Formats: sequence, structure tokens, C-alpha cells
Amino acid sequence: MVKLSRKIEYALISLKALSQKNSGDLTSAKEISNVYGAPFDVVSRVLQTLNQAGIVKSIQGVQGGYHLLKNLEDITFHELIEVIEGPLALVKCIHDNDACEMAKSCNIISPVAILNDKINDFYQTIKISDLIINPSLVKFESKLEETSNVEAQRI
Amino acid sequence: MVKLSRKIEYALISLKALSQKNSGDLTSAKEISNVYGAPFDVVSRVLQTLNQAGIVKSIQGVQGGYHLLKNLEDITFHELIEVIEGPLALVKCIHDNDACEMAKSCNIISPVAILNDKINDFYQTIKISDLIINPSLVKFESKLEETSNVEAQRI
DNA sequence: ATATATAAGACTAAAATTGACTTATATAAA
DNA sequence: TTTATATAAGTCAATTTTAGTCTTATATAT
Repeated sequence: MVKLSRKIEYALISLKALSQKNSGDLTSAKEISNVYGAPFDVVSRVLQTLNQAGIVKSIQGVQGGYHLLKNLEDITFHELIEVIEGPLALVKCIHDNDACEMAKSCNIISPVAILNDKINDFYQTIKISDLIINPSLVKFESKLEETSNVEAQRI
Repeated sequence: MVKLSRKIEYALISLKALSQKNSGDLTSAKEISNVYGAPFDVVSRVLQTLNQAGIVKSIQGVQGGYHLLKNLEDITFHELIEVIEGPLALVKCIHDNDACEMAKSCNIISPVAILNDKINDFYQTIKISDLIINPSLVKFESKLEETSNVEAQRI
């Protein structure tokens, strides 16, 4: 139901690694692969995707590598998910009406579509810096208190 | 990253179907399977799971079937997910430290664990009645406005 | 008795994810 | 200008997860 894919994990790990370098310094896919024990090809591909999305910048050739282009505070978790995995879809029929044979008898499409939107909204409130930079954990905690416990308190 | 499994879909469809019956009436797995074009075995298994969890009650034998035991307002989306799929785990290492070889070099465990908790909280604010009963869609919309748009408004 | 229903285990098929292999291109440095 | 090292990207294979099927057992109204 909700599980980080390896790609998202590697993206978070990579972004954190880049964020810990001095500005101007480059980090290669190989370095990340070695330090964190993650498969080179997959890390490399994720970084390429982040480059295409303008989140990091790649420098080719010897001594090349990647550096951050965007501020981690300005990237939402929602944006990262969409960049890596495409539009969030709780059920296939959200972006492709023909994707489900049950469509014409389905009794739950519209509430599920609304839930889909709201999960998107929720993920837009989470910044990558919340997921990566330890000193802001307290801030992250308290922000989420505000946003998600309205009903939970009744239980 | 976020996708309803077929089991969750069939659970929602079944719960909605049960909720539309007069109280006292039973609905068989076969009926749900036929009406919604869902595979009998899978629907049947999901209903068995819901029975074990005390969400529905099964009556065996000829003329048997299922009826709701709990009020849909009293079941959270979080509870349904846990009943059908077990504890929500963004990453395997949340419930099993040995599940990941990268664990000792991982630089993102603790923020991801916090996010995991907060997604749980968020899903606890969603009631199954929100996902099933159409007349309350408006209420569902406005409730979620309160809970998830605090940051989104800035964007 | 019999037909119809749930209960549950074991197995197979399909789909999605993950990772490996390969080739091409860019570029700093010897 | 050659070489080593880096990104870029396509294809394929292995693995894991999900979904669905088959089979047998048990309960019960008629």
C-alpha cells in the first residue's frame, strides 16, 4: 500500500550525500554507490533522472559528478515521487480509464479519486529537507502534529 | 509508492456492498464477485480476513453470507490497511532491522521512520465511511482541507 | 441427502521492481 | 592525442511481489 521504492531511497540517500558536500564540490555516482553499498547502475540512473528534472546538475567527464541545483527546502516529497515514479495513482484507472475491466460496475471510483488528491496534498506539505536534514526533525514533528492529528485525537 | 492493492479495493467494494443492504440481510462472496466482476476466491479470502478482524460477521451454510459488524464510521483507513496487509512499513527495516544490508551505512533511517509514523497518523484520520459513502464526500473534502493544506497554500 | 455457503492451504501465473550488461559520449589530465 | 574516468542511456535478466486458481474440508438450510 505504501512503500518506498529503492529508487526513492537511493534518491534520498544521494540528495543527502550531495547536501553534505561543500558547495562547488562534486559527488560521483560511484562514490555514493561505494559509501552506501547501493548498486551503481541504479544510483546512476536515479541521478540522471534528478538531473533531467533540474534537481541536481551533472558534470560529465573525468572529475565529473553531481551537485545540488535546488535547495532541499524547495523540493516537496510529492515532486520527488513524481519525478522518479511519475504521477501518483492509487488505482490505475485514475490516469487511464481503460485500465480496469471492473470500471463500469465499480462502486468506489470517486471517493478513491478524492483520496488520491488528498494524499497528493499531504505529500506536498513534506519537504525533502524534512526527510534528510536531521537538525530539523523537531520542526518536522511539530509541523506534522498540526497537519494530521485533527481526527486522531478522538480515538 | 502509493497504490491500492487489489485486496484493499475488493475490501472497499465489499464493505460498500454490505453497507447498502438492509440490516439483517446477508451478502455472499459469490454475489459480490458476480456484481462487480471480481475474482471469487480473492473476494472470499478478503471477506474471511475482515471476519477474523471483527469488521464483518460470517454466517456459514446455505443462505449464508456476510454482514457488517462494525459501523463504517468506526473503522479507519489505517485499520483496514493493517488488517489486510499488516503493519504499514515504508521500508522493510522499520519492522525488521536485519532486512537491509545497507543498514549500517544508511543515512536516512530516522527521518523515514518519522515519516512512516506520520503517514500512519494521516491514515488514521480517514474513516472507511469517507471512502465509501457518497453523501459525505463534501464533509470528507472539507475535513481534509483542514488537515493537509497548511504548507501547500504557500506553493 | 443435497445443494450452497464459508474456511483455508497449496500452487501457478502475471506483473512490477530491481539490478546487470552493454555501448556511446564527454572531458580532464598525462 | 591518447587514456582513464565520468555521465547517458538502451536492453535484458533475475528477483520479488501481487494476483488469481485449484483443491479439499466444514457448516447448515432445505
